[in-house]
Amino acid sequence: MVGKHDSPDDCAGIPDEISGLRMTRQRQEIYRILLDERIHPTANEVFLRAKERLPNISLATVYNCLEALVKHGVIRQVNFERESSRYCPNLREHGHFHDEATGVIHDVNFKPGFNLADFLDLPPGAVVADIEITLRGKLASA
Amino acid sequence: MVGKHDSPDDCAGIPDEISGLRMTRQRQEIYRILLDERIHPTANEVFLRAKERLPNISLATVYNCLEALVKHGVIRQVNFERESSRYCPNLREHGHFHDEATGVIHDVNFKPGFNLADFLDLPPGAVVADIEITLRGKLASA
DNA sequence: GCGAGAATAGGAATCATTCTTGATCTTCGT
DNA sequence: ACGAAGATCAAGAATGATTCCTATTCTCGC
Repeated sequence: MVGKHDSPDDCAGIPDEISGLRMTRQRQEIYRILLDERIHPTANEVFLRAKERLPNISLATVYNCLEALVKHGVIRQVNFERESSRYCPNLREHGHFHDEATGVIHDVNFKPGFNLADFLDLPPGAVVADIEITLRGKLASA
Repeated sequence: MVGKHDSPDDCAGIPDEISGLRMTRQRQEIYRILLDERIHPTANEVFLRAKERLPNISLATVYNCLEALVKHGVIRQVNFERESSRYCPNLREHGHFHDEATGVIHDVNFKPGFNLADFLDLPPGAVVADIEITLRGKLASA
């Protein structure tokens, strides 16, 4: 019923495999959506968008695909408070600024040479695998 | 049925009011639990613990009390990934290190004089109201 | 002591996410 | 090309944390 793994031009530029993950049609579309709209969408937002091109896709599949992409390091999962998870194709080490007025989430890059661990009193022996920095606030209209 | 706001020695040292929040018996007990066990418990863990002294307390009340305490700035709510929220009476600006091996959460203080915003490329006009820093990793046994 | 509004207990409802199941597709050996 | 084994998918049920609802109980000011 569903033509998976179609001709390459269905998802221009996205290869058939990324970091060992077979990129099925659904995974390609979902990844493309994340690359297109850098708005840190939720699974449900991705789902709605994906249905435009894959009318039969299910929400469960969107979750499966997002999980697979996260697990293979192709995208990142980002959480704010206990809201729905959001997804982000930016693999650079970066934080997020959450504008409380508009709800928009901005990527925040670190200034070059900055190593957070240098400024923290970590427990002795701590080996840090992952860092998450989230800022909340407002954008004063300049 | 429930003796709220009992004689002060029920919750030694915890006043009848904190930052404008009336400290009912339930709120006192819950706050005391957080002060006692600095293990960043979840609402359910607080609930189980609270039942020891308030057998009739309900989980909804625990959520209500925690929310009230958070809203009045008496405690902080801390989220890891999409796990249950955890609660923390440490009001100092600090981050958290989540030991993946044991699940234990350690408070992480910033070294003096450190101002995170100095090292970030914030979007222009950003006024930061709150910062959240979470580290995940393991504790190498020294 | 009385009334208004706050707080509580208990259970139902919600919402994101995960799980289950049967169907479909891919891969790979032959 | 053919078929089996395993991966992926769609659909809906199940889960689990949290919130909401409602009736009852408290607290506080008068």
